[in-house]
Amino acid sequence: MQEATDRPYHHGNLRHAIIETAMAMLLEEKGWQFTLREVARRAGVSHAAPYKHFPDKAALLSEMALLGFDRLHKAMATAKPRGANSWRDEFLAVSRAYVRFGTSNPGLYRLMFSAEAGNAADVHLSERALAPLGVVIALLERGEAEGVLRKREVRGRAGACWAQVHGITMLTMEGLFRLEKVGPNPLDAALLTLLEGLES
Amino acid sequence: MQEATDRPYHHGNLRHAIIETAMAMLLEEKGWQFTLREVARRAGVSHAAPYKHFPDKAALLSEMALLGFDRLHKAMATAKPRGANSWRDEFLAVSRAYVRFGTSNPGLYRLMFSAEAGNAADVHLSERALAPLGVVIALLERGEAEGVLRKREVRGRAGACWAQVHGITMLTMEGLFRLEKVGPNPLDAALLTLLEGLES
DNA sequence: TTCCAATGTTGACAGTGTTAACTTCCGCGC
DNA sequence: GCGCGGAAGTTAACACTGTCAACATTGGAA
Repeated sequence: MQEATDRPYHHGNLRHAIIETAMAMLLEEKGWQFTLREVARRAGVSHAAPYKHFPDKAALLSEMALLGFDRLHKAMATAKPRGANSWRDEFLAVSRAYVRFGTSNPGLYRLMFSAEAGNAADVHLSERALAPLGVVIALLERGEAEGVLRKREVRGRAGACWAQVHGITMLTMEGLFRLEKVGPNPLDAALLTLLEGLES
Repeated sequence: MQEATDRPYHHGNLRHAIIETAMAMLLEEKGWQFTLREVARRAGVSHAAPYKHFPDKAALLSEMALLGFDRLHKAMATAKPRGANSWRDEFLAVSRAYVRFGTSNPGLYRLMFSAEAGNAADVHLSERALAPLGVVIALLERGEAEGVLRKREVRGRAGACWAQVHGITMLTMEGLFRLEKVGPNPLDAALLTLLEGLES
C-alpha cells in the first residue's frame, strides 16, 4: 500500500498486489462485483496492467476463489477447541469456524461457490477446493473409530455435513436466518439437528 | 413469441413478455448474467423500452426472484406422494421437489438467493419469499403432532431443514456432489442424515 | 373529436472488459 | 562496460453495457 509518489515503472510484485487489492474490495461488500479497472486504479497502475498477469477477469476470480478455499481449509484445520476435546466439541468447533469464515467474508465466500464464467469446473475440481471436505471426512472417520456415530457410509455423511454447514452459512449471510421464523439461535439449532442425525 | 412483422407500436403486454424472455434466458445458463439490452432485443423492442416497466435492472431481477419463490412454493406444496403418505414419505417428497426445482433451473435458483444489488433486503423479507419455509414449518408441526419427531423447537428445526436442503441444492448445482468424495448418492445420504436427526 | 398520459424509440453518456501498439526498464551474454 | 531482448506497464481504441433525456406514437377518456 505504499504511495504512488516516486513509484518505479515496474511495480515489482503487481500480481500479488492485484489479488490483495481485489480481496480488500471484496470485503467492502458491494456484492463482489468489483471492476478490474477499479482494482488497477487502487493498485496505482493503468487499467490494462492486470492483463500482464491474468488472461482475463475470470482468471483473477478463479485465483481468488482458490485462495479462499485455502483460507477456509486453514480456518477449519486450526479450529480445535482448547480444553475438553470430545468428538462433539471438536465437531462443533470446526462447524462454527466454517460458518464464521463465510459470514465474516460473504463476498469471498459467495465468489468461491458461484459458477460465474464457467470457472466452476476448473476451480471446484481442484484439490485445493476439496481440502475443506477432507477435514470433514477425517473428522467423521475419527468419530466412527471412537464409536460415537451411527454406522453409515462416511462419504455420504461428509456430503450431508457439508451441505448443512454450507446452507447455514449462505442463509445467514443473506440475512434469512435472523427472522422470528427460524427461532432465536438458528445456527445452534441446525448444528444440533445435524449432530443428532450423526450420533448413535 | 409472435414475429416482429406488423408488430404494433405498443406491445400490449411488454412487462409480461420481458419477464418471460428473461426467464427463458436464465434457463440457457450463462450464469444468470443476461443483459437487459439482449432481453429487449429478443422481445423485439428497443433497448430502452424495459425502463417503462422497471425502474432498473435490479427491479426486474427482484421481480423474477419473487416469481421464483412462488414457483418453488408451488412445487413443494404439490409434492405429496401418491400412495403411502407416512410423514417420512411426505417429507422426502417435499425435499426432493425442492432440490429438483433448484437443479432444474440453476440460474433462477441462484438469482433467488443472491444478494445482488441489495435486492436481498426487499425480496427476502417478502411474504412470498418466506412461503416455502412455511411449508416446512407446517410439515414439522404435523410430524410433531403425530409424535414421530424428537421434541425440539419447531422453528429451529425448520431452519435446519431449510439449510440442509438449500445446501444440497447448491452443491449439486455447482457440480460438487457428483464426486467420489461424497459417495454414489449424496442426495439421499444427506436427506437420511437429516431425517435421522429429526425423528425420535 | 381532442388531447393527454402511457408506452415505445432514438441518441447520448459514462463506465466496463479486452486487445493492439507503443514505451520503459531489468538482467543477461558479450 | 555495453547493448539488447523480452517482461512489465502505458495509452488508445473497440464493442459492449445500464441508464437517462428528448422525441414519437398511440389508445382511450372527456
